[in-house]
Amino acid sequence: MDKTPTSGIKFYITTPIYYVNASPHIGHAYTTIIADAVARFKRFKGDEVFFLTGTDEHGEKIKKAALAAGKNTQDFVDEVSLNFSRLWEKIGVRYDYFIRTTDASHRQAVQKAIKILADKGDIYKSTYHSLYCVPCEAFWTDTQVKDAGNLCPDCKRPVETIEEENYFFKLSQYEPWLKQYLKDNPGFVRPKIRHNEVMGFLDNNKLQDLCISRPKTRVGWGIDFPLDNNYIVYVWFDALLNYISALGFGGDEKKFKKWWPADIQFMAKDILRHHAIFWPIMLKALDLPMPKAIFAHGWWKIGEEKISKSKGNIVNPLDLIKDIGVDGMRYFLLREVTLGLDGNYNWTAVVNRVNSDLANDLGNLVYRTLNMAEKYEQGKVNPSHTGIPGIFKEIFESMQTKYIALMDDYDFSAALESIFAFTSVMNKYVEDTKPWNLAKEKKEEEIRNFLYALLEGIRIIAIYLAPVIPQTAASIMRQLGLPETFDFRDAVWAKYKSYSIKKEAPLFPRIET
RNA sequence: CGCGGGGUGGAGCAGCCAGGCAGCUCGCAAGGCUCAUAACCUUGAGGUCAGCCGUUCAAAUCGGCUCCCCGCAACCA
Repeated sequence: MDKTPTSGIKFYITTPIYYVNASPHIGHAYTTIIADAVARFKRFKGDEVFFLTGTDEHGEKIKKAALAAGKNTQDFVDEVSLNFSRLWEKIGVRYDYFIRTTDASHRQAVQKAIKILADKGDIYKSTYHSLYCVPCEAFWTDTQVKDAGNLCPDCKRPVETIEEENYFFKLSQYEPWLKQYLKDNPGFVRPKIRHNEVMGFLDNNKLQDLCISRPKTRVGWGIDFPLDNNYIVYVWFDALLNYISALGFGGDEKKFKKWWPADIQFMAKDILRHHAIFWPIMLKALDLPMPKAIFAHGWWKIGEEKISKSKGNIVNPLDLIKDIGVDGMRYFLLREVTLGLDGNYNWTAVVNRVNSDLANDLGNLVYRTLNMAEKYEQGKVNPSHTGIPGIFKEIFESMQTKYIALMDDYDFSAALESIFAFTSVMNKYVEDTKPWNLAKEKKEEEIRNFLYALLEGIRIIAIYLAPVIPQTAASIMRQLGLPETFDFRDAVWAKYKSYSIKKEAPLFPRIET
């Protein structure tokens, strides 16, 4: 499927690494599918793409989750990490590298980064005071505890103040730089509302230095802190560095230089601050260039509520694909909501979207066209005229220009809408042309030209749909009797002058409820 | 005045940054067609764009105030 790159452009794209204390849900799938669709889109343009995803495997919570599962910690993280990578295989996610924070190369990169910062004088030791819930092994802020009635917000038991020696990273020192950088680069944090949010936060708060160590006596699962054997590295500090350790930072400098900085880093809005504040400052302190952009997308709410393990309103992607298929899920997630905003997930919306767009508009168009090609022309379509029909012209051209621009801007929903506007015109073309009458009148040539125009239109939308629904695109190509290998250079009218089709079952059966 | 998001036909949303015919999907009503997955095509009904005030030739869009809903409030990932 891979072609020789033609654009000469390199594109590095990341998802966050997912925390392995539980199995993946629809939110994880969402972020990863977004990144996969962008990666595929860029590959079809001819860019050389490096798409990174992976798992975040350190911290006391992981150790506890392993204990609860009655497993050795390493076995447990191996298992859960596999749940993620297997899910990605299953839903058509084609990443280039899967990083695990328990990898030796990652550990070395993190330790190297800390040494660099320490040598610069950006790390110091100090005493850390905080409210701590012993049963939960969790820290809480004053406000959190106060809002919970002076109890642990989680378990509602009394908290105690603890005091311990720790290592701190001089985050505060870089605050003026970060403010200026964000001001000068308003497109760095996307979408714009998130940029505004970060700016507002920085205007209203003073950054405190970040505590980046944890004593081994309390947290026993993490990367050894290179400056002091009694500590491990705080898990967020460890985790963020995956974006560069995966490229060989601190090891394979050639590979690292080739790919860094990232072109786009996706994440959900709940981890915006880590990526918009900690991460740029860490890079700045390491003298590394900033990613070109970070993009915080919204949440899927189930009904009106946030997805939450304690509420038990988790949607398992594996269950969903059983009902609507891999491409049904990918399409729904990317089409239903404008990227960046929150979405409401409910079964009615899923069925509606899949039935009306994929089964009725697209699937039925393909099926009826192939059926007519078989019925009227025995599957062989040799037209006398390969020009684009007048009724197609305007919408076809508008689709081509809009689609590329919208996809480049990560507006999947509008990009898909522009494709479906064309399928709608093709359905109308069938009604207008009335091939069943032409058949009765034995106007063979007109039928062939009519069928050719539809097949050519279908071929081109399959190419454009491929980043989002790759299996469907491949199936369409197969049914058109064409190779399943293609890129955007093939999306020109009349590339093929005739068709010999191989009809299969409808692409998307209607979901009956 | 802690910060941010949202309130647009029955449902879910886009449009707002860069003011200029209120748009999309579903649903509903009527009609058409028969190649097709009860699909597809056409037409129609349905909105004081949360409210008030202001700027403007012109406001869903800009500014101010009010009400309601939802998140966040950083060493818990």
